[in-house]
Amino acid sequence: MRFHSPAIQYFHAVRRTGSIRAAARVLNVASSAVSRQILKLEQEVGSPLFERTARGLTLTTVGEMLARHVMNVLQDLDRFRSDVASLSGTWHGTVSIACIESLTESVLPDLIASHRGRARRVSFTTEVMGSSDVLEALSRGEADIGIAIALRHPQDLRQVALKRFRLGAVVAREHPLARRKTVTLEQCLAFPLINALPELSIYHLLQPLIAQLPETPEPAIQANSIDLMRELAARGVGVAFQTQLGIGRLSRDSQLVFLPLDNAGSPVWSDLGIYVRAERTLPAYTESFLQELVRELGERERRESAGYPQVG
Amino acid sequence: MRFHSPAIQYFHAVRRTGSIRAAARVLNVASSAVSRQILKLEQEVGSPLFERTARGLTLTTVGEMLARHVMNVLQDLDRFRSDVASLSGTWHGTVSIACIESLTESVLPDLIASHRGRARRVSFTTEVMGSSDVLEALSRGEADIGIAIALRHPQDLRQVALKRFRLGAVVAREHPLARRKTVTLEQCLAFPLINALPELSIYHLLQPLIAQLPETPEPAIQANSIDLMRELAARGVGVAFQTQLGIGRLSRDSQLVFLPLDNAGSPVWSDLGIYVRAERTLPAYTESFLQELVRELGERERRESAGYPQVG
DNA sequence: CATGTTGCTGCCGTTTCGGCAACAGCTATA
DNA sequence: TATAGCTGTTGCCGAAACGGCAGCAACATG
Repeated sequence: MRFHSPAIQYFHAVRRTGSIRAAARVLNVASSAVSRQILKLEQEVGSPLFERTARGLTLTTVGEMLARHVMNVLQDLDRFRSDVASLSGTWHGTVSIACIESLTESVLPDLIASHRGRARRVSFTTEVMGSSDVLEALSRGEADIGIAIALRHPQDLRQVALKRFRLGAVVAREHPLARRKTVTLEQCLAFPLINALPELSIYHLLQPLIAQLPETPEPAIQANSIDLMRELAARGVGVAFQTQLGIGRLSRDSQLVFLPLDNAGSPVWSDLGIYVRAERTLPAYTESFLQELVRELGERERRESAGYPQVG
Repeated sequence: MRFHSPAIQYFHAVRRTGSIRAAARVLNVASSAVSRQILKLEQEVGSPLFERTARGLTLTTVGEMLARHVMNVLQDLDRFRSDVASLSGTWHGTVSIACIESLTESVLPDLIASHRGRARRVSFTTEVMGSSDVLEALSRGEADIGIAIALRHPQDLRQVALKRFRLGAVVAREHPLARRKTVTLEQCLAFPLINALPELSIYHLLQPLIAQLPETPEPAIQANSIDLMRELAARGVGVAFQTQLGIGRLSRDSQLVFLPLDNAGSPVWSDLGIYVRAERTLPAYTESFLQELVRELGERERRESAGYPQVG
């Protein structure tokens, strides 16, 4: 099913690999063939699509416009294929997810496992990265669904849903703070802090609160891994900060306690956004998973707010 | 700038014309070439795209799916072209509008004239039809922007805006009713009625009110032309019914008087919807006109509600 | 300076495309 | 019932496009 001109596909491969020869390797054709198709394209558009540097090709402004068009075409072709396939009963394809780390502990594995229980022909590709990288991967067409801290997102993305979760302190069961219902940042200062590095969004959520303190606390540990911070907290090393999403299993085993942060009487929110390319209709199997994802996160948001009623 | 495989374009032409030979005439190629491309497409998809009848081709279910994809591709190609063109300063293209008759008297001519005053390289194609035909034309990709009475619209269309206008009686300046501020349907019954035929949406707006009357009035004149009904009213033949949108000029000349209908204390609304294909990003010049259209209709809605405060 | 990389370009065989003419199937008209 | 007109399809053949191979110059890296 390849009814689009080779130029389209070659262009797409060159854009992704950043080099004609690399694209040729991926496409299993001679590099000369790729080169010629690109030159032909540029002649038809009437303007160069790439800037040639010594070690590869970079998109020009016009090239980026064409890239957008080509991405729309190829993604819609995917959807068409899935539509035809679902007509004959077969539901198969790959859902590609880009998300931040906090989803990997419980939300995503639960969802994927249950989804694959029902639709075994649907496979998954998930890649963990920072929030801004999630948006970029989505824009570049490298993922179908993105989950990230809700930043201001570019126009070519659509925010499917926005769920808020309370940021809280995470401590071991035996920790002195563990018996509280909520906790303030000041109360945490009496203990060693396990802080996020600036590359994690948690850092930017806590930073304004820390700046308000009379003196800047010195963290015992700084890390860029939610996983690591959680495990450190479980071992009683100190107080870590994250949302309840990231500590599902250890919380069930009662090794960890989650204490919602109370900032001068009001909660500290971490907004989680679910994103999708705006100029796109998703294949049926992707749309189906997306719906479940939104529902599940909504469910967790609801459960959390029921368990910890708002302070302010 | 034709970097899509000929099969795509041939398929599109065949779908529109409903015949291979007719498509070949439009495309200026031999019919055999078109036939072969269609056969090749069907082989690649693995399923027939058309049903062959004695006098042409009709889309199958799979064919309709492909038609949707092809439409998305070609419309997005248009947008890409306009993006490239606008980069080099030139703004040109054609905005295709499908709308109901009530817009032709004042809204559309005013807007198009003013828009062309600023952007002379943008041309327009407007076609007047019934509300449901507007939606169909849009779905088939035969128009960019659709304006129709707001029915329940299919999923492949997006309602950009919804503006409500009061339905009212239209009478000549010398008419006995002309000095009133509002009017009820019963008050109109004393005079000859100029009614819309069922093919006009006004008919369906008035029908429920007429059904509530103790006895069904017999209209003096029935017509399917807003224009004709308005001109008849201007000549004092009777009472016509429409929104204020359709009587702009004659109202300015004070030949016609618009009396909002008062149905048991509440207004009778005519909802006007502005529609666009959902799976589509409009070219810049089209989007620009669309914005002006929405703004203008919003302005008229505002002016009207200021001039005739709600009754109920 | 040598080596490896980049994109580009003749040359040439293969594939695809498109035009012409003829064919079979159906419909409407005389 | 015969005929004329329409439909889509197919064999044949020339033209255009595509792709592979080998070699080129330009640049980066060691």
